[in-house]
Amino acid sequence: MRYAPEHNAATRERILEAASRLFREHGIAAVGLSKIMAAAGLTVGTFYTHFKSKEALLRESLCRSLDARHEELGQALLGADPETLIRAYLSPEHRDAPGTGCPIAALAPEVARHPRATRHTFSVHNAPTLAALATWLSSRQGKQVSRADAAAFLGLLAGTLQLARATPDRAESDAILHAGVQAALRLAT
Amino acid sequence: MRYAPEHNAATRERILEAASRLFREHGIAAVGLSKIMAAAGLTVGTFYTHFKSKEALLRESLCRSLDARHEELGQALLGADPETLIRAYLSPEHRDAPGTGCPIAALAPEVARHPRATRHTFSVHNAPTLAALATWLSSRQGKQVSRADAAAFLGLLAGTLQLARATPDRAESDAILHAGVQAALRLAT
DNA sequence: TCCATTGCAGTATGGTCATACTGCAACAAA
DNA sequence: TTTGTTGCAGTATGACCATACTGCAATGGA
Repeated sequence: MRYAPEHNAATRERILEAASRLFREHGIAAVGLSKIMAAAGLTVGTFYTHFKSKEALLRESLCRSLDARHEELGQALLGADPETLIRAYLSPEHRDAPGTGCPIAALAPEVARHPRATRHTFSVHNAPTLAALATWLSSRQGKQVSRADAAAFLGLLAGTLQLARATPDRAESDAILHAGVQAALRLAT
Repeated sequence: MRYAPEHNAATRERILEAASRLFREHGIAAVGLSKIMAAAGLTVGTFYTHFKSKEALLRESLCRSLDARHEELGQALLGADPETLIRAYLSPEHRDAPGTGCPIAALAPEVARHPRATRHTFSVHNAPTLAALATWLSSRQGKQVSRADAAAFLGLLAGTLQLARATPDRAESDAILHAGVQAALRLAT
């Protein structure tokens, strides 16, 4: 090995960083490898020394963004008021920053159309979030809450955020976010 | 006018039919005009005698599928048990047939990235569904329910369906659908 | 029957796509 | 300082993209 191992790893990291942002911003099919590599400060030619294919990049990119969001969520659930989490998820800031936001709200329908291996990666790396959410809901409701119930709760958050993003009128979009918060709080108790 | 007006309209209809199905099945960016025209039994060359652009086709296609779904929903809400509607929406059949299913669950995040005019069309043609849903929720809850509240309810349905579609394990996916039904019923009362 | 109209096919264009291959140059070990 | 490894750039490929233009042939009114 002639290059320091960090060089390779750092470049890989840059590509993943750019990809996970661009995928969430513009969609998976709408972003080409050239745009991703350019955003990482490289050219297309270099791509295949780091990843096997675009699909492999997508899988690793999903791991990254799902794990990162789980990290944030874990801290918010253990720390202060978890209601803050709901309000942060359904906030205008999150709505207006899909590139750094929830990968489910940005990519779920598109991931659903990808090969089984990709969906499996998605499912596995979303499971910890569902588990943490289920634990939190259980303690709040005083009864056992399954991972599937947590998925429905997450579905409410993601679906409402999507509708708010698709609504062009800002006031109406804000109202949808607010209504989503109320619905989530009702569902959580 | 030399051709019967039905000829033109019928061809247009065939294109719209094919487009609204293919968009929902594979996503907007993933489907090209050639595939749509081939599915309509025509060639690409004919496209621009019927539509100004792919974006215009998308807008009309959204009108079609949103209006069609509103029609179905209206009948279900007025007719028998509206709970049937929730169960039908979150059913394995709907999950496995995105091409003829809810356009929101299939396309919401992608529509959110399209030009304002497209989002406006989406919003306008989704409004009747929200209004009908709000009326139904109001009568069920005995208090005034806003259109934004209805949007949150629809967000729960769509988001949960998306998660079920993205989950590769069938048993887990079925469980998510079932949990979604429970959550929707709780939210509706 | 003839003709003006027009839906449609065929084809062209310039661009971008994912993927692949070929050298160069930067680098760490010797 | 030499050397062999390897990350990276440049470029090629064939396919597909949205859009546009050019004729032909089917058509219904005259």
